[in-house]
Amino acid sequence: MPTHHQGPEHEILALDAYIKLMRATESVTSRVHETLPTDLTVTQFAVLETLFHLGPLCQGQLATKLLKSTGNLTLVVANLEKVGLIKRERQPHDLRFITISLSPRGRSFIAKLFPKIAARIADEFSVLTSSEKIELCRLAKKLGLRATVK
Amino acid sequence: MPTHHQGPEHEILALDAYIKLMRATESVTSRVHETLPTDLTVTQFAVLETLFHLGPLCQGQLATKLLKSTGNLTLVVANLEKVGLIKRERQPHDLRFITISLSPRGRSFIAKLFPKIAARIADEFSVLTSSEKIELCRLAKKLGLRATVK
DNA sequence: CACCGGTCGTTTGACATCGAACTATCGTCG
DNA sequence: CGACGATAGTTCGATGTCAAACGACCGGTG
Repeated sequence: MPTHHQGPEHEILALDAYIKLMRATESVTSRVHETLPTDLTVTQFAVLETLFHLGPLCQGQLATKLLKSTGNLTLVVANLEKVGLIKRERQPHDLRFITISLSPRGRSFIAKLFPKIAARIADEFSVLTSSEKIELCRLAKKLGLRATVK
Repeated sequence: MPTHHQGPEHEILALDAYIKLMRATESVTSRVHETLPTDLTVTQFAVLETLFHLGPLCQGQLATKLLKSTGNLTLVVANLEKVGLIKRERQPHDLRFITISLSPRGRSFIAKLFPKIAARIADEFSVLTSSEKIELCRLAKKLGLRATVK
């Protein structure tokens, strides 16, 4: 019964939750961003971090993982390549694909940086208890899945 | 005691929560964006909506409310003025300030649009029960406040 | 009245971001 | 083998975004 009949109070509740959700995300992200080296953007970090934890990927996969457009990734990856943190290699067996991987410098760079960022995030979330974090995971997951369906 | 000793499991929990939080926010926002007229951006909508619910404001206040830079607002507001949805007026008593207000067209535009967006958001959040929405508000608020403090 | 620090908005340069048009490549089907 | 549809990446144009430098204006102080 709760989710079928959509009274106005449900709508207000949803709006309120959405606003607070966005604020929380933006606040945390902006504070995490302060911890990044000044010349590294959030998306660039996300690319490095993804490659670090998942290994080499092609641009399309990277775009999907990060919920960005392929056109966007082209630019971000180009900028990272310019400063020598990653390298691009065409797949010999299918020239359409380009595999992105960390350069040695990129690997050691992100290996050093990641723990700092993780600690920062943990600090941000330290206002929540463990069970609150778990509950937040559960709720966010439900919302995220909802969107993935379609 | 729970928040002082930061074991690695706390860190993993926080990272997990952060990722899911961002995904949820991005997913919902991107789906809400689909509902907007194609020529209206999220920030432009946010500006109109804020003016609609709070009345005329100067750019600095608007920037603060929306957590954006003033330079950013200059552009967004200029674009909205170009299409005639808002108007800018210098304050006679202090020429540094510029008051932004909805034009008649802007007012009726947002008055028609807002209910649609609100319904869409409510629909996105309908995967959560009322008590889950309330809990999400509580948790997000704690995170947001944490960030506002400093 | 003239300077001066502080406040508001604009400009600038670099990057992000999207969608849509475009290029190159692949697989397949006739 | 050759045309065609699908797929990966790039390019383009418009907008957003920030930080930092800048210009205009205010209020006070000497």
